[in-house]
Amino acid sequence: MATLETISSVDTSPRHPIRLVANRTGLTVDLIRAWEKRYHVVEPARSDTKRRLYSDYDIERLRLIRISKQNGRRLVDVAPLTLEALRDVVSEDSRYEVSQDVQAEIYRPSWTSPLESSESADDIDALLFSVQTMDQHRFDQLLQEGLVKQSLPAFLQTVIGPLLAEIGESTRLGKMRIAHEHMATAHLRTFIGALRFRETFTGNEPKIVITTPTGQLHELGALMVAALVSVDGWLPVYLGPNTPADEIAACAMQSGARAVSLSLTYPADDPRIPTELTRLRSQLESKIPVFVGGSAASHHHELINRLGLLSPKSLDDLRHSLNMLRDNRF
Amino acid sequence: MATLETISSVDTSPRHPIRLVANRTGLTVDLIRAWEKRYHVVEPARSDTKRRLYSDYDIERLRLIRISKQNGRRLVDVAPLTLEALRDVVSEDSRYEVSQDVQAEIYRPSWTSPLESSESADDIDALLFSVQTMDQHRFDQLLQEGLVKQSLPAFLQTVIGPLLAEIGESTRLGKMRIAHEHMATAHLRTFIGALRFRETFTGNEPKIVITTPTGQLHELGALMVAALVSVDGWLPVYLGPNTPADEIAACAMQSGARAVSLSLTYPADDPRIPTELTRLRSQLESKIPVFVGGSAASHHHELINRLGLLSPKSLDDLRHSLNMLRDNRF
DNA sequence: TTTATCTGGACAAAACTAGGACAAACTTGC
DNA sequence: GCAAGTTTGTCCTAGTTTTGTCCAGATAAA
Repeated sequence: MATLETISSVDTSPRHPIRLVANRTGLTVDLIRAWEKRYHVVEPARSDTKRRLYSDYDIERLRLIRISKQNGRRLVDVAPLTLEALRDVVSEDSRYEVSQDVQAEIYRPSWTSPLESSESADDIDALLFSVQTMDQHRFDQLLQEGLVKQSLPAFLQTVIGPLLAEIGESTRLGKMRIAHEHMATAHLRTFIGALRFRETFTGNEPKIVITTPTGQLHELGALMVAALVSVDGWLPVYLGPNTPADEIAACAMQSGARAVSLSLTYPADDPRIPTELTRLRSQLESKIPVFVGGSAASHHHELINRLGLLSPKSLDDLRHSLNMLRDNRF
Repeated sequence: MATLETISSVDTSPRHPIRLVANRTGLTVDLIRAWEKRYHVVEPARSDTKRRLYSDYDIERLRLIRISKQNGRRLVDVAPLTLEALRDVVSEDSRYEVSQDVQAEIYRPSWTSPLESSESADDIDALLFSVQTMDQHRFDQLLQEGLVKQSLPAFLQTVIGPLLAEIGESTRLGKMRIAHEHMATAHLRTFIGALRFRETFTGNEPKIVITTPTGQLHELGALMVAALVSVDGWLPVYLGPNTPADEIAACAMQSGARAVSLSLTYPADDPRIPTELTRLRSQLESKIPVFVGGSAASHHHELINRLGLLSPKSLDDLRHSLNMLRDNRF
């Protein structure tokens, strides 16, 4: 991932005058000096005539400190931190920040094996680069091309999954901005959502209800599953994220679904998950299997076994189980 | 960042100022102090100048207590509980509460004039029926057909807008299940999201950043705007919902956008809205206009005027303003 | 010359603290 | 079902700390 490394290493050579720093960080010139005077927030190098000369490193620190202040941190607390420490603080804060359930979409990709499929590494790099440069058109183009190169299931597993992981990680480490992550997520939402319309349906396909339970707001994993199963002759009944157990059960009943698939990603330890899963299982006819996947599924391993839910190891595993079910060999 | 995932051990080292606690928990600063004074809900450590310093443990307790209150518990009852006991209480309650603050997407449609366009009433009825019968295929088919019958802007205004309103209202009144609403929302998300790809872009179009501010989770309004402006020769930079002001500004700068459009729907009185709008305006070059629309925009009428933001009356009004801007007749 | 930056200090605004008042919403007792 | 009490969120005052802005006079750059 050469692209990201080069971007994360920050230049420390002093060259920027204070005015430019003020413009870039959104701070005033006076304030930058006051911070230096009082807390030694940055100690810029000086020209031979005592003008302050800031480095990219300094600017980045000031930018992060400003964000920290907006998050409610006190200047005294964040002033002495290094760039790396600041990034940690900011990403920790922005994760919780606004009320518990409001998050950027990606954090951990769902249903993704961590294999470093070297095959698609270049594609992923190219995609990441287009995100960082905010080149939406290129991003879409690369997605389309990637889909031509390989089958949809392979594409989801070797490109989309790792891409999500990489974007989430980069944002968390401050290598990428939240805005980049948002743009990528929004595009992927549309792209993956549209995938299942590539298939034609007769109306006789077995149906599967796909969603995430209450509290789980990240829908990309579920959406990937919807796209995937439509390839194998299932008709996904996709409900989006955050559906209460009652509603999932009611929907399965009304639509006559043969299976239910849930995706769990974040937060992994939401206290509502056990209750929701239990209720779902009890309200659903017992012949309807419930698949639970996503990165947080392993957190509830014991519960899943106890309730008799199914927890496929991978997307392939899920497909295999569904094929069996469809052909009544379950 | 395993620290956050493995919740079982929560950090008890005091390090967070009260403002940050307020941000993270959604409580007000006053309230946190009042709770401490009256019930010793939390007894934070103090800095050497008597400032309160909270630990992660404290924050988590406060967060859970807030949720308990929303679930109808009395403060006196939950105040003395340990973190573990609180978790039990909350997960117990969530069994009966129908997802407290987590709302279905639709509530009030954004950017929609309330006209009862009798013209499209039949189309809307047919769409509603297909939602209630969970006939996804028919739903998609009707959407496609509707789009053929009239122009995209007209379609959005006379069909999609009223449809959203109707679905939201029906769900609220219990005529329709949450599952139906979820299904419709998820489909519409994909459908509207894909609309802008009907246009071809040269790359020379002026750009407009489209999103919703922090706290606003409903993206359909913003997505409609994105589809709409792409018809008029703008290139939307779509960021999805819930984007912090800093990020919006940074994105506008990086992409060289000529305008920003925000959609406000629910909750209308979120206390973060004034801060976010103010911050956005101050960080953005003043020559870049900010459009604020959606059903909740009128709630912030005064603020919008004071900050010099623009609040188009309708989708047509927005298009008109953007056409002027594009042709430098602003 | 005009504009930008420098230093040091003054001042003002904002945020925090403690204690208390008040009103709305909710409970309890009759 | 109503009155009296209790609970709870918000607001006020006044004193302290923290933080942001401004000024004056000097020096450097354009």
